[in-house]
Amino acid sequence: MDARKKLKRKPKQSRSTATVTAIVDAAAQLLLRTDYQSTSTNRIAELAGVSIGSVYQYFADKNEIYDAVLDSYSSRLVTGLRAVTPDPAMGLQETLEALVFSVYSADPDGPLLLRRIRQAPDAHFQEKLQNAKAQIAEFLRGVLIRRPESLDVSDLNLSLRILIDAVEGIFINAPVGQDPRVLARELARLIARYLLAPGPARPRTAG
Amino acid sequence: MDARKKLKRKPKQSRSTATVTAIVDAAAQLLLRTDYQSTSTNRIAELAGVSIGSVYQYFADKNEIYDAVLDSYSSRLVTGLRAVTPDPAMGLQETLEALVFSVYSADPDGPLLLRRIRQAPDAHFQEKLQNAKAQIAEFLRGVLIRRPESLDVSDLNLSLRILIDAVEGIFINAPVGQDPRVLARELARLIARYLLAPGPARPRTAG
Amino acid sequence: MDARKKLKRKPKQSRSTATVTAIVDAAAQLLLRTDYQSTSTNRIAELAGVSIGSVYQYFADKNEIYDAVLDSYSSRLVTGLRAVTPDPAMGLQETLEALVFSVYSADPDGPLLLRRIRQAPDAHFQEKLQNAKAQIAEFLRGVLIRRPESLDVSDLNLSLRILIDAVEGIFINAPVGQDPRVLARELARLIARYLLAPGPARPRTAG
Amino acid sequence: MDARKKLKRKPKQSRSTATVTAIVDAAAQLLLRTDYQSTSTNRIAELAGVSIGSVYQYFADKNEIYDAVLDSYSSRLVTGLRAVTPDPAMGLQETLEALVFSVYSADPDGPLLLRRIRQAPDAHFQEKLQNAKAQIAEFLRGVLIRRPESLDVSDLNLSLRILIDAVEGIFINAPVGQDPRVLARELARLIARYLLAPGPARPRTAG
DNA sequence: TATGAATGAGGATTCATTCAT
DNA sequence: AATGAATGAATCCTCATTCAT
Repeated sequence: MDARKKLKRKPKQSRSTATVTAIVDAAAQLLLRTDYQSTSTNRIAELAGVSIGSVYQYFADKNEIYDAVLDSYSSRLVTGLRAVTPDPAMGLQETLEALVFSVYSADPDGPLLLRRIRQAPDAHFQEKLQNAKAQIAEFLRGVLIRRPESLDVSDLNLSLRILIDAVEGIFINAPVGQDPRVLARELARLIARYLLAPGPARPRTAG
Repeated sequence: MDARKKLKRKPKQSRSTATVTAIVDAAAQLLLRTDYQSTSTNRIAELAGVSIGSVYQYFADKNEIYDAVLDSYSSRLVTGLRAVTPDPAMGLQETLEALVFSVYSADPDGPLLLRRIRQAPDAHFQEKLQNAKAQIAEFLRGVLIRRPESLDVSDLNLSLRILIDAVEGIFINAPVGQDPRVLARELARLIARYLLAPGPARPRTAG
Repeated sequence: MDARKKLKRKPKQSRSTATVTAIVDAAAQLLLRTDYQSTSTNRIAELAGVSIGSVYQYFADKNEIYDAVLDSYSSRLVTGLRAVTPDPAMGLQETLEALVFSVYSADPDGPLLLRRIRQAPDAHFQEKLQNAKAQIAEFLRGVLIRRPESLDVSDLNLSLRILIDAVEGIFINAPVGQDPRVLARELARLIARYLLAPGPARPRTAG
Repeated sequence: MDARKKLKRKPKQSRSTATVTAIVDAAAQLLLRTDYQSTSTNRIAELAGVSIGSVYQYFADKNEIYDAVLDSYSSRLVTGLRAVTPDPAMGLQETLEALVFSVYSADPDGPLLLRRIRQAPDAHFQEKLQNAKAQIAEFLRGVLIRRPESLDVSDLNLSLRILIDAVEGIFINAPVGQDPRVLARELARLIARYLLAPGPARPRTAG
């Protein structure tokens, strides 16, 4: 966003270095183990087995590290979603259940990671997060559009946002011991019922 | 429930009650204006027009200030909810809509405040937040139990938690300009559909 | 020492108030229980069951409280010493043993109290302490002068100071569980041997 | 024994060894010039010509700095003691005199330094000091065991402790102008007489 | 490119002391 | 005389960031 930031980040393309990966992983680890507040750049460097100087060779500032953590998680998540083979025989709720469950499978620590990342200073971060969620919304839209069921929504964009935010809230607050399957079922139900017209013509039961 | 609950030194003169209020308000103000990270105790004192020493006369540490902010908000919120006169003629969705809308009315900044409070270090805070939500869950349970509609849920506790978390997620992420009425309608729909058995005998239209 | 100090201390004579005693006792208590550093004027006031304002009604500043604590201890100590009836039949070592033991009896916590008082800022305090020790030195001189034994010292003042300092060092470092009687015996021996000419004409054994 | 022992981050470049030394020296200087209470970490950093951040790179907290100061002094002191060539022709008192004097030579400010270090909070410090004294006790035991004179003590450990504490007390309270030679002589006499059997066969004059 | 020593502004908190009531 | 709310300088310590090697 600032001209100087771009300057600093010389090896933009070489982001795939082992060093970079080590740093991002270390940041995620520390976030999970402690707190945003306790996760200092020096500690990240230490856990990554890299000097603090090297961290600043690849990241303009601390926020960029968390950007990368978020990017990393959200791409894993989207990949997970895309990997779900959409069985046409399945009902909407079953499909959604499979999708939600895939998010857990992609990274069981995801919800906690997300909660911790939200502790970061709002300023530049909120936007980043919204982008990530927009991606997921797009994916979900694609899934829904391909479904035979007719949706009972007046504004799909609004509904998608509502749903994504709702799911995020539920994920973030899910108790650690919670059975992912139960959660996936409830979430799928929440989503399916919100989207489908209730009433006689229920798509699920043919008669 | 009351902001004066767990104070280090209970204010015995009215002068000091004003001080406590000023501190809690200032903390909330700063949280809304900036960030958790930017909200230092010294800045809180400054905005409250009080010396930093006074802050620590009434609050054992920084966290306790935010506890009070949360307590203050959550009691305003619960009071708002309780003030909604439950018109028996209303359907469930309309009732829920009124309730959700009252939360906005209680404090339009509430959602943002909540988002910022969540930036606080997890350690002792997560529990506090869960308690506040448990209170709301109890209130909601009371409302539902009194309704004529039969609920289609296997585990009401689970459902309540799911719903509260969902609503929190939606609130926290609501864009600033968003029309509260639209939001309230969608939320009410989300909740009502999740809870009620979909099917021919829809409770809304007595057929 | 400062003109303003004297001014502040209006009720110089009323130092015998119950309030004053309570404050001094509380200070000593806290010193024993914790540290000089942890013993704040506010905590003293609290333990004394008195308002902080009252503390400053009787004491110009924190140091004066400790002065009073030291005065109180040292007068108890000297009183204890004076109370020892000097049995003329006793040898020097036995007499010294009784004296040293009386110091313990006067206040078993004395040594610890002294160690803690020594943590106070040097500036104005060192002098106070030297005065207290000079008093004890004078007392000891009186005892020695009345003894039949001839002392083998070149400079009695120097020797007295050496001894008092030595005893202080031993007291201050005495482990908590230490048997006072053993300590008294060793100290008496240390003092007696230091003062008396060693050699054939030992006063203790007549033949 | 070495000041670099328990450091937070071991200095790997010579630059940083200098930093550590500067910090420890500055701390000792300030302790001597003022007080424990006036010796803040920021002032130490300033006098050391180093940033406060650097102080905390090498020392986990304020206490560790004083640990290092004490270590540094006590190792200088023990080195000084060991350097005293034990002339077999000397009597016990002369030997002790030489030893005591060497302590002064090792660092004439030692006694004052010790007094100031004792102002530190008790908690973790008392132990440290006892360890240092135990070391000196061991050294003294070694010296005594090699002497021809037979000692008149029932419990050598107790006697050693008594003596070390006595000497500490005397050192700590020695007036600044005091002639070290006089002091050394008196101390040697105190120790020698306490340890040796008084009686006809005085070791000093062979007769 | 990598290192890690150094920086110093800023943060949370304490505490002796004052003064209006 | 007593109270206790209020003060604010000062303290210890952290951490993102820089830069000489």
